[in-house]
Amino acid sequence: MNEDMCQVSCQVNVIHQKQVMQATENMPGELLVTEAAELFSLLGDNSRLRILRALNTTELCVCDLAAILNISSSAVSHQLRLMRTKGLVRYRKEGKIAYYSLADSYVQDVLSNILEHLKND
Amino acid sequence: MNEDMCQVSCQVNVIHQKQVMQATENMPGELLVTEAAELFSLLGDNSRLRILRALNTTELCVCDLAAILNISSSAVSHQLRLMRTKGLVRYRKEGKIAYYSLADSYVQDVLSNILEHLKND
DNA sequence: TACACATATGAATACATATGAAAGTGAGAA
DNA sequence: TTCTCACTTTCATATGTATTCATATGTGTA
Repeated sequence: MNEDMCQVSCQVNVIHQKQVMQATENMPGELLVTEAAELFSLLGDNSRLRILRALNTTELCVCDLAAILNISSSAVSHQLRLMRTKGLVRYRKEGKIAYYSLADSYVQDVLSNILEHLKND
Repeated sequence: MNEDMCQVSCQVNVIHQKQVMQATENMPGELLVTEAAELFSLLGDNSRLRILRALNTTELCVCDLAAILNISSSAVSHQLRLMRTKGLVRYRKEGKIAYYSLADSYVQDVLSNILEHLKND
């Protein structure tokens, strides 16, 4: 049995006091973790991922994306709005057509990296 | 009006035929995208992200993680199971204690990278 | 004007999922 | 054996969310 066992407020026994303290100290700030989780969460959806991939090489309008993903343009619009508000994509309006493009190459880099990694399994 | 407008099966008008064809061809395989989305989805949760972060430097048992995250050990166990089945963490049993550790340094690298990127905003 | 079309939006629905409570399992201690 | 503890698992629940449908907005065309 470990020497440094103790009891904390949340009623769980901490068995490895030292490691717990260290891990707690090294934990990124709450805000940072939340931001990261939100970003990953955005990427963690099939439709959004395919939208981002489609926008990799060129800007596209909503109905183009709908055709590529084979889903309704309403669904595409909803997802684009989400990604727009989170700063992943941006758009310009030309007449009635909205051209969407990637706002940030960083996300695309991460995406390419992961896809490549998954391919080599 | 664009020359290459046409109508496809899903009843949406494709305005930019050439770009749509190209994007469709360049789209990663359905399976690959799904895998990537699943991985991102796993990372897209505050608790799981903090668990992975805590495991960055050392292995930890369930109650340690519960203390660090300040949530019930049941919740921790639930999330660990998810990540176990998806190959993100693994564990060894020593008596009654289950020691969890990272299965793959790659995920941690991605995570570190993103956290660093978000920090510099 | 009136109409078609691209897109956006709001509400509703259906499905996924994070968590907690409680019971169960298995290991070690008494 | 009996008890405690670390953990797992089942079940219930609450919250979130992806999509669809219906509607609205605005632009260009006839």
